[in-house]
Amino acid sequence: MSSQMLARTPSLTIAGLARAGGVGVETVRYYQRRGLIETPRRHNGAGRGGAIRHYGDAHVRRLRFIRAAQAAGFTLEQIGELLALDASHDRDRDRARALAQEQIAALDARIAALEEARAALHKLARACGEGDAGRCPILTAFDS
Amino acid sequence: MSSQMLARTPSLTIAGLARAGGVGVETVRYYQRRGLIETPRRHNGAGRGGAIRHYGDAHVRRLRFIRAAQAAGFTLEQIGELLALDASHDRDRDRARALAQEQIAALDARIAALEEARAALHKLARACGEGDAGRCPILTAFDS
DNA sequence: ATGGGGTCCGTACCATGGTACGGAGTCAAG
DNA sequence: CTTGACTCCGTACCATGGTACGGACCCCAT
Repeated sequence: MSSQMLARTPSLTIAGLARAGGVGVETVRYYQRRGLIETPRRHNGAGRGGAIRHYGDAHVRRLRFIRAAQAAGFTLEQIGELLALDASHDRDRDRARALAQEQIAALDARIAALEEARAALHKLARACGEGDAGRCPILTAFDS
Repeated sequence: MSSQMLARTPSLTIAGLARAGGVGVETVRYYQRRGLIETPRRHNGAGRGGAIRHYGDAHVRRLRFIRAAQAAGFTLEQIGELLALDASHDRDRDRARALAQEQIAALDARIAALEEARAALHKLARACGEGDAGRCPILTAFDS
């Protein structure tokens, strides 16, 4: 056997997992409560009962996915569904595809709204920064 | 006097204001509680005490501003500051400008993040929708 | 073997942005 | 002058996504 096969998964403690995911320990626990991250069983490997739970690469990947999906605008509930889909090789690809496309449409709408707002703010900043006479009209800044 | 001068402000009831702003009555009240919309004094115009409050164009404009600013990513607290700035002709234009530019930067970051996410989702949707062999790898969808 | 830091777990609390409820008052139409 | 819709106001509740606390336990170094 090569050392590669023996190289077991890093075995992080919860703080390590949290660090790897860029979140706090309490957030990891929260995700566990929500069922987004599995709570690993204590490894009673050799008779001795280890009371502390250990986490590996799979957990890190999962945690990072959660954060990225959140940034993409998914709610934790939707993320739960995505994770379930990923797990089930039931081949519910259609559902996955539908979710993705739904979210793309939502993102497009949000992006458009934000860009509109950005333009309005830009106009406002110019008005308020420049002349001494311009009225810097905050209330009407978003009037198209 | 022209009829234009007599044309008084519409005088909406709270439900009308809410409708004009596309929100619910309870939301208007909530904004009042937060100090974002003024609670008009009852118009005891001619001795008779009107117990019901009336709202005009100014309130509608304010309400619409709040919604638009929210869409631009401002929190209600920030919106409160914007409204205060607008009210004070103390000429705190610099502050207004700074807030706007801060928010523009925040928006740029958010827009960039959302576009990145959008691209990832697009890739995912294609992978999950097409071939029969492609793995439709949800968990790694956001791995750059 | 003892101390200190980390873990475990339940439960409580927080911020944001609302939404709902209930009782009393008001107002216009019939 | 009653009825029914709306208003007023206080207070309570909700969903989301965490964050904090406290007591018990564990584990490793000194």
